[in-house]
Amino acid sequence: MPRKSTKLSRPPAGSGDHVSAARGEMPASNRATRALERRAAIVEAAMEEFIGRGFAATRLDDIAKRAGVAKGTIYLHFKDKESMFEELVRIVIVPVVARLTALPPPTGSVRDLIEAFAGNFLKEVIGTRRGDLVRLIVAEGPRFPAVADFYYREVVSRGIAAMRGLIELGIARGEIRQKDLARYPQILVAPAMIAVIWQSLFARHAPLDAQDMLRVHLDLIFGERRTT
Amino acid sequence: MPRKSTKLSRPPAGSGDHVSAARGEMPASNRATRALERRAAIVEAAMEEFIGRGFAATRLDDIAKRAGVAKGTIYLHFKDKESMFEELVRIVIVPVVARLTALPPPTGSVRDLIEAFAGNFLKEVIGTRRGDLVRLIVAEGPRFPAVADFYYREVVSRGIAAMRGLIELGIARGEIRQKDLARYPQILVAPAMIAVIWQSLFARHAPLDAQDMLRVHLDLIFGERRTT
DNA sequence: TGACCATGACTGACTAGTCAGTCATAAATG
DNA sequence: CATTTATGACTGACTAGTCAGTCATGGTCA
Repeated sequence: MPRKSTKLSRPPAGSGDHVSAARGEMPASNRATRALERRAAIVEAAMEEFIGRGFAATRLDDIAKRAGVAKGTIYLHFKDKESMFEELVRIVIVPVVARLTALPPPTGSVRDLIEAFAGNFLKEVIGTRRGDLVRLIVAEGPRFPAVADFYYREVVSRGIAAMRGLIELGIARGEIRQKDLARYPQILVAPAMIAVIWQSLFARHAPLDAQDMLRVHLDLIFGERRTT
Repeated sequence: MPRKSTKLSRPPAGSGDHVSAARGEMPASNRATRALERRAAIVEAAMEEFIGRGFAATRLDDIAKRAGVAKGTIYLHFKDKESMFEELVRIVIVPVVARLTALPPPTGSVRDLIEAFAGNFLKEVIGTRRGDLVRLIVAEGPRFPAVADFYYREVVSRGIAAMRGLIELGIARGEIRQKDLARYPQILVAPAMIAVIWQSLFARHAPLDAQDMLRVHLDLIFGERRTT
């Protein structure tokens, strides 16, 4: 069979990756700025469409329309649909990782650290467009090894490592009993991930109080807290 | 003429649906039997293709080819691509739910019960084709409200209810300390779900010993076990 | 039993439509 | 005005769904 698109080629070297700064209106500006604005608009629109319909079912015409741009313009910024998708994931994920990685200085207890982390995650990801992106990655990952690899490398493995560090610290300080937990940091983050997926799929059936759930989960790991 | 049935086309004789599909061999059989075999072959093939490429990217020609059947034959069994997908989910999910629901008689401790449950889940779902189906539902759910509804109704809400029952029993018997856990049975199943997704996405990067992880998680909830 | 149809399951070439990607042309810019 | 950037009509590849025709199957009858 002439199976042609099985390629999934590498990103074309030449594409920049900043996601513009000024997301507002203001028609007037110099060329470079306007180009950046357009690029940002395309990224925004593509994100929306890909999340809403998945990769294969998304039409570039729709992205163009939503971005207020002609279809040809998209090809001034991205090589093709596939690499647009892959870049999109990078563009959106990278800043989030950066922000979540910027841990608050390790002042309080390990529980406080993790709680701060969970708070950020709650605010930045769960129930947001970015949460939907995570679902999208889960959905399309197998068909986009490049995306799955990137996500594993940049997000998952780092996240797991960071969590393992915190768990070991917690064990060392006596805050965490279960020593085996350090072997499976996945257990620590599992409810957060489930919350992301739940909100994305079942929010309409049965909304989930993610914040409260995460608190209960931390109580499970650290022991109940006397007060709030 | 395509079959007339409204929503659910049923196999002529209402028997169970085995997924055997002896491909190509054994021409002998009566008509009805062969039809059933073909239907099963189509379901099997469709499952494989949908899991591998997602709904939108799957070609009916490929399903037909894999099933060893002409494209037109598919339309003798299913109304169209969409309802084929929706039926597929039902066909595959229902027997699994049935089997998992058939709990072993409540003999031992709550921990034993849950461990048995987890063992089943491990064997029946994690790392299997059915696990991939779960990922597929997560992927396509938002675009198939009928599928998401069905899955929530038949699998999620039941599962949550069952787990809540077990947790409350565990609390009543003093096996589980954390009373709040009953409010979020999701916490109990989260690692299992994560394991499903992990195996589906990251097995090649970092295989996960799901069984061991679940054990550690149960230790967290029930307290460490003295021996195996 | 063996010959002979009637049935309908099955086929696959075909239609009508979709959509990624192109490129000649137009607009904006400096 | 020369050059860069944007446009959207267009093309070619691809695919869901159709349907006229085929022929194995199972029933009927001498």
